[in-house]
Amino acid sequence: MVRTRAFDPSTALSRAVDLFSSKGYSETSMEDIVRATGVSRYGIYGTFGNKRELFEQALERYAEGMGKQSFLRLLEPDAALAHIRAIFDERVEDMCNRDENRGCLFIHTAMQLAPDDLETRGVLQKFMKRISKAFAVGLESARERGEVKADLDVKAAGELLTSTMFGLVVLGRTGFDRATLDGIVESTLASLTG
Amino acid sequence: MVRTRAFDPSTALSRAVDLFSSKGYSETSMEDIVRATGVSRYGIYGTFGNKRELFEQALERYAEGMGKQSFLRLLEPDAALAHIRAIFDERVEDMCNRDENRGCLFIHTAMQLAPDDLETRGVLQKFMKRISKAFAVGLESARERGEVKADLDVKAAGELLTSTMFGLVVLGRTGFDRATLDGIVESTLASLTG
DNA sequence: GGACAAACAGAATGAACATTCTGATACAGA
DNA sequence: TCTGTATCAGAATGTTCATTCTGTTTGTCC
Repeated sequence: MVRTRAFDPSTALSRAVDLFSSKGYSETSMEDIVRATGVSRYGIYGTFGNKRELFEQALERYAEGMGKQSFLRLLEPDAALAHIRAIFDERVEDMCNRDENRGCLFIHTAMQLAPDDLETRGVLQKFMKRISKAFAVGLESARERGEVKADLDVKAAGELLTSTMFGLVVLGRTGFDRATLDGIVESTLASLTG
Repeated sequence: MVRTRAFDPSTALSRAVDLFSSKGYSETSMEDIVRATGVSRYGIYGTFGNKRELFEQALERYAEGMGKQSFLRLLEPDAALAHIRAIFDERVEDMCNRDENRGCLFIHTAMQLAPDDLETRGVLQKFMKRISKAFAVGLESARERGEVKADLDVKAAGELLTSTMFGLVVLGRTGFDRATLDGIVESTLASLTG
């Protein structure tokens, strides 16, 4: 019975992810989201709750997308170093595609995190640790294949890669040119191979 | 003649720097600044202009402080690698001092930067390049002293250090423990010595 | 000591925002 | 085709914010 929903919650959430990851939580207004999704306030609030809850779902979705798009492949045993390189290259590509104005929801969230919001901090930490872990697994494959230094501490290196990846995004956002970003990727990979 | 100003603009600006660097531009209200400085709206607006202009001066001051406190020493020729380590250690220390809730005005600004605000982007890029350059100079001294790999590309490595430093702050903000952050610093330095 | 002008505290203003409300709409089921 | 109800667009509400205004205070110079 009754009227059917005129929008797809999943695609609406995707739009919200785009907005939040480009502008962060506080700079993104519900008005922005209504406009970008084409969904009425009623629909947004009814489906996602309030802004805060929508954000949490967006963060969840963002992490999921990042995993599927980039990090899952690190768990496969083949061509591990190439996969790591690909992840960094994609980030650089993203950053240089100026018209898309891509940001990073993790960095935005980390910076805007209220000191007392332990719950979101925990969620974010979980996602970042997952990234480090994926890097470490990839590095271990690469190590077994002789693609990186035999004595590489893959756990520590995974954390370093995570850190450098975020730094790369910060520099990209600041408008550093592609050559510089590519150079950082190159140095990073070089430090793994010794 | 007439009444004298009851506050010191320089210390007021310092407070503003603290607020902006911990919470970023948009999450910091003029009310916050009035409260934290103890200066009246009249004094703030009269001395610094509007919020935007105050922010620009805060960014300038932040960069200056960072240079004096951390990066100037890299231009001295002695003990270069130790200086680089000290800079990273101080960052880690800052991040782990939870009660201070220190952030990073550069990262906040990079992330919040409107895509069309080329002026602020330029300013920020200038500051970040200065950091890269300081690292490169320090690395060159270190190279001459045999503290790092003889074939190190100091320019590229300087940019990598800059990137990693920002990433370190992002992880610190997310609540990664000291051991992990120290590990990242260790790996970073290890990658320089080969 | 008195007068002036700049500095003060805080009220006033107008815009933006998150959230709720309202009256109109349109679709499933009879 | 008709009814009922969930959905819609956008108006209403109450809060927060940046900025300006106002009436008061105070330090300096004559």
